[in-house]
Amino acid sequence: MEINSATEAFAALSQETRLRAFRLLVRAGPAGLPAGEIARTLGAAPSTLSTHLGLLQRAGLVSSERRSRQVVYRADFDGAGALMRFLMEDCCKGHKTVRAAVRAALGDEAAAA
Amino acid sequence: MEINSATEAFAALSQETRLRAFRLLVRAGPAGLPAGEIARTLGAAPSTLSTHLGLLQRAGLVSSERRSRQVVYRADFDGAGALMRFLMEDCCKGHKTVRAAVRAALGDEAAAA
DNA sequence: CCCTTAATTCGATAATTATCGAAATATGGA
DNA sequence: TCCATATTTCGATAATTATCGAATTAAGGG
Repeated sequence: MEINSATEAFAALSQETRLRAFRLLVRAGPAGLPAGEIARTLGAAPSTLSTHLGLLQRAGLVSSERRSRQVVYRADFDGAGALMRFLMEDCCKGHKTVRAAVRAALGDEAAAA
Repeated sequence: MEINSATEAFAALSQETRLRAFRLLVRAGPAGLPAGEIARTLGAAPSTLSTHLGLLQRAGLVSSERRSRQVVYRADFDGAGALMRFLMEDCCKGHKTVRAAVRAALGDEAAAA
């Protein structure tokens, strides 16, 4: 991942409504959620959410698929993984504190390694 | 880490000059770098960099200490770790793709676990 | 004390972003 | 075909952000 993709992804997550939308989609898993439901859940206008989801998509963090009349959005875990990896490798690799925090988040089996 | 700290940290890394400054400080390690040298390296006005560094600091990603006439900035690895952890736990935990990407970034000894 | 160096704060301006209603597009059903 | 539903695109406006020069604050040395 190069620096421009990284800033784009960080920008996508730098706004509360968008970060909430992304987390909602992560929790929804592979089934995803239709655009309208996300807008209703977050209490914003459909057009506003559409703009936000478009930005998340261009940043590679979500994908969309039309399903009849609805457009279903899903978290893009490859994209999210690439961003995590960028942060680790380009920013924090080799630094004990960060490695420990990440191992803790991964779970104990990784922490034991 | 709560959502507002997270958006603040993502916003701090969402701008190319700031992301470059942060990476520079990560590479510089615990010795850090004086503000002026960062500005010179990145080719921006001192006042511009000062604004950016202040924002990174408020976001908890760098710290600063006056050393005689210079102000030395350092990457805040606790802050960076907290952000990594937020991404993992609140956004991606339990998703194979992301876990694999992160293990790869941690290194093979963790990947084997 | 004055001078030099280093950095920050201030003030102005340009550029970008967030928001939403209205209009347009897409889909499926009567 | 006409209508209802779901979403996006457009256009306008408000708010935020990026940039930098000028002025200010801080520190050290003569």
